Amino acid sequence: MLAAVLQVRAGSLQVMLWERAREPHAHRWSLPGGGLGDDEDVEASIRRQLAEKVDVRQLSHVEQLAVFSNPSRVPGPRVVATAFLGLVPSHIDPVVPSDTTWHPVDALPATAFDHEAICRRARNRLASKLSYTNLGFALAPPEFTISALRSLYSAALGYKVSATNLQRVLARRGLLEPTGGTVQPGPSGGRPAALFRFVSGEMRITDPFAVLRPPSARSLGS
Amino acid sequence: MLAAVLQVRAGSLQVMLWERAREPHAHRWSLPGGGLGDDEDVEASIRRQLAEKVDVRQLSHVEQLAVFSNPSRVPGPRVVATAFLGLVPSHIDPVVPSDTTWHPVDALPATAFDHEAICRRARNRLASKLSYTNLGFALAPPEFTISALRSLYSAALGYKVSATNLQRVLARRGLLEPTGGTVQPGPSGGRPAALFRFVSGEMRITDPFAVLRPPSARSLGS
DNA sequence: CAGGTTTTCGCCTAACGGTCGAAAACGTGG
DNA sequence: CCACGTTTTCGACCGTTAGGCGAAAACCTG
Repeated sequence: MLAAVLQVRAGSLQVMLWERAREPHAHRWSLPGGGLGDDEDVEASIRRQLAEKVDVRQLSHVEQLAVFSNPSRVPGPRVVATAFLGLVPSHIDPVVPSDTTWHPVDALPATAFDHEAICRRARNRLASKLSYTNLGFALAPPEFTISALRSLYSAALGYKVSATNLQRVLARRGLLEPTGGTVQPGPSGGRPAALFRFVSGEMRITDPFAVLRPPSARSLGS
Repeated sequence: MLAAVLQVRAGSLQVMLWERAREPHAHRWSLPGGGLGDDEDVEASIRRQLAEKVDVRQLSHVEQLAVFSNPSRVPGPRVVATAFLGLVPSHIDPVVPSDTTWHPVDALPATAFDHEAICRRARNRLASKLSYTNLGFALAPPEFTISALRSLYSAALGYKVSATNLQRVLARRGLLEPTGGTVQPGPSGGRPAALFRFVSGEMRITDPFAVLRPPSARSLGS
């Protein structure tokens, strides 16, 4: 029962880690987690574990990642870990304990056990799902400009995306909705940016894919 | 530790189930599986469990599916199950024990516990991955005609796919390779079909997707 | 009001999938 | 041996989508 909680902070994708005070692996950084209770399923359990670190109501998305079960992944008796991916929208800054801070997933400190591999897996899963689902809503604030969304996607994916194309792709899938509002331009001027929101907070796969689609499932656009 | 082993048999996607002899859920059909040993990881374990039912060397693909952990998923003390998806190519007919037979995933008999949900999940995972990976190699024999491949995909996906389109999509991705051989036409005549193979037996994601692709990652075709 | 900045929008192009139909290559029956 | 049916193969066309570019819009400052 482990979770890699990711958030885009200061322009980079970061993961929440806490510093171990005791052996084994003292002073190394590890993912939050804990044991499974008798009357809860794994998702309820990981939410309970995470509650010790953050306000779980701030988690915009939680999903299973994979089971890590190498017998030597931790010293001593074997521990099977069910790893989760958690996401926090970029507009909130959760209050975390003093032993816990955020670290860029592409520049991790010395991590405990196999937690670096789990972080990598979480990052890869997020990057994949950003491309073929509307998971972006879990990284973004309720309202945002296209530029801000572009920054989020770029940070999470690790490469620049075009604002023009991002807007069109999301809009064509019916995921984006203008709120009507705009934001004031910065001190250097520029046209005021329009505000958008994701149409529904619910996780949705964007119509599997163009590939080998069932014959009649076409033109489902609004 | 459970596995839904799927194979296309007689034109439909089927799953390997064994009939429980004892309570609980006697005479209901369940997925093969068993407990995790102390010195093995979950994948080694599921392969060991499956070895009691089939020759594991006939498994062309094994991957983690999800963890099922509802406290009431089985009567008595709670059991956390790590579910796997296994695939067997269509050209082999594994020898299975007398209590074990294949059942179409779309017409399952009375199943034990939550195994029906696990079968559904396995079917969905397979259908998804057929569209954006080369997982087809795990369902197909070493050599095959386009018609045969079309039948496999249609059975696994649950709808007809076009032979022309299937061939072009796979070829454009560099996954398909002609062997040079042909098969004799049937008693009703027809042009002899050319034989193909998948270029590499290794699992490969077909170049994420058109969506939000990194700028320079284009035109990677052979 | 000129010049710089940022966003927005339309246009063009390339690539891909869906579909259709013609052509190829075989068998059978007259 | 030739007409016909059958099955596979291949090319062509079309609509959709993503990538890229640049002009226009809308704001700022000096």
